[in-house]
Amino acid sequence: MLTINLIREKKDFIIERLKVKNFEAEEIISKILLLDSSRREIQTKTDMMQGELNRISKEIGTLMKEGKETEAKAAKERTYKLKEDIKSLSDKLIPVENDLRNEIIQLPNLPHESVNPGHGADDNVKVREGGKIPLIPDTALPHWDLIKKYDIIDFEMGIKLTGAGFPVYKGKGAKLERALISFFLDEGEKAGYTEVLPPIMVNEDSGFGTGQLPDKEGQMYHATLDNFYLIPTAEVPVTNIYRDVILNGDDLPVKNIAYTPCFRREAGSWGAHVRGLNRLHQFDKVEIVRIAHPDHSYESLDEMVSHVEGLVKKLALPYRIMRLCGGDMSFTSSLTYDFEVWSAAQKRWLEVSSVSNFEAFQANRLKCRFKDKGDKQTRLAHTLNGSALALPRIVAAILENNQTESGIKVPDVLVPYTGFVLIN
RNA sequence: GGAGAGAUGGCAGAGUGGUCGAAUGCGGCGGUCUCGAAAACCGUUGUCCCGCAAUCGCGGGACCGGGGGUUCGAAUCCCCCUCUCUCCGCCA
Repeated sequence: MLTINLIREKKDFIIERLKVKNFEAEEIISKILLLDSSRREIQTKTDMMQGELNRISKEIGTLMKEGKETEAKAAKERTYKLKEDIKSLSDKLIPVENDLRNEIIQLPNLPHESVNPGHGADDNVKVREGGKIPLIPDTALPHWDLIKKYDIIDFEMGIKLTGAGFPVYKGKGAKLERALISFFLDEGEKAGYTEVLPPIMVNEDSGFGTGQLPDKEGQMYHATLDNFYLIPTAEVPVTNIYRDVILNGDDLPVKNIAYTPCFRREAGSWGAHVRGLNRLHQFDKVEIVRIAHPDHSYESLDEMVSHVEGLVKKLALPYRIMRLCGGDMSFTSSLTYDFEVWSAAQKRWLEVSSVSNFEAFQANRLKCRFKDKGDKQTRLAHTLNGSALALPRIVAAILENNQTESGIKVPDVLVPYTGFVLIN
């Protein structure tokens, strides 16, 4: 949510910037400014009347104490009309405030100045690439065949238990999954992130705080009886830890890492390239989250990108880093880098991480603020997060890229965690 | 699930209709003292909105779990909701 101050002060700038995200803001902004000025007008008037009423009430109190009942009664008479006026005016305030808020939350976050305009994945900019694309024979199998061959992930079993997109990991497959989670968490801890293990269901307030609600509720599983949502990412519970919190400027950046299962309904997004592990309703992910000082949040973003890059390097996966164009970026993001790894049998790049700076956009919804030492004023913090990493596509790439005649070679860094070197 | 108790500032904890945004203690911040520190003493100490100054600031309004109500006036009285604790039941 953009702040009303920014909208008041930089209307034209916002309209221009949002064009990068292919968003026409002019109409909404003029509505907002209209509602805002009427809100302030009503506010000022009611405040003045309320002040007057408060004064009279105090007066009545004093008069009563002094036993001047007639005068007290006269003063009471004066309050009746005033009370009525305050009531009718403040009744007008509520719908104006609601309308204002409903308009403001429709505005997406402003893209960072480095973001290119564009409409889709083709307009994303390659920032860096690394690793070597493995040469595998034409007889190499895609991961959905490999998992059957070695009996390590069972989609049919998942269908029996739940439905499509809820695979069962078995034997060395389960072990590999657990190894990756532990590896990612340990790497995060080494980099100074504090681990948290949050609830995987959240309430409505949390869904609103990070921007999933009200618009994207169709993407989350909803436990209607208790009105809880299954999290689509650990970003939601972990960032919401800092909802309604005023942090000490010295404590920034706050760095958390969390493993959680993630749940996505993926309504309407099933198509050609989503076989096997490419898209699931439930999957495992390790997420890094930061609350940063606004003056240093892009340094934080760079550090997070380096961290994720370190992970794919250690796993010896060929990767590339993309800076998303305006049209491909999320509603809430200012700047996003996507990590993609090469999946040798599918001959495709698979997105495995998305690292974003949301600047103050989420923080404004969350009321996540901080105060610098000596300052009287609180300021909105910046929030950031990134996958480090999402498991299924990493598993897909490892399986496909590392397949050999004798089995699938486990990346060296994972062997201490798996206890085996070969899936066969 | 049943019965009862409760929710107050960073924390602990007073306050049951009128200068209460809220006593007191702890903590935090600033100072005195000290070579320095501790102790002691003094001072200070929330958030949001509106208006004016447009930097320090000044004035007004709101906030004592959340929402409604009674009243000239509510932390205090009434209603609803949420959450917490204790006991019983159940249970990993």
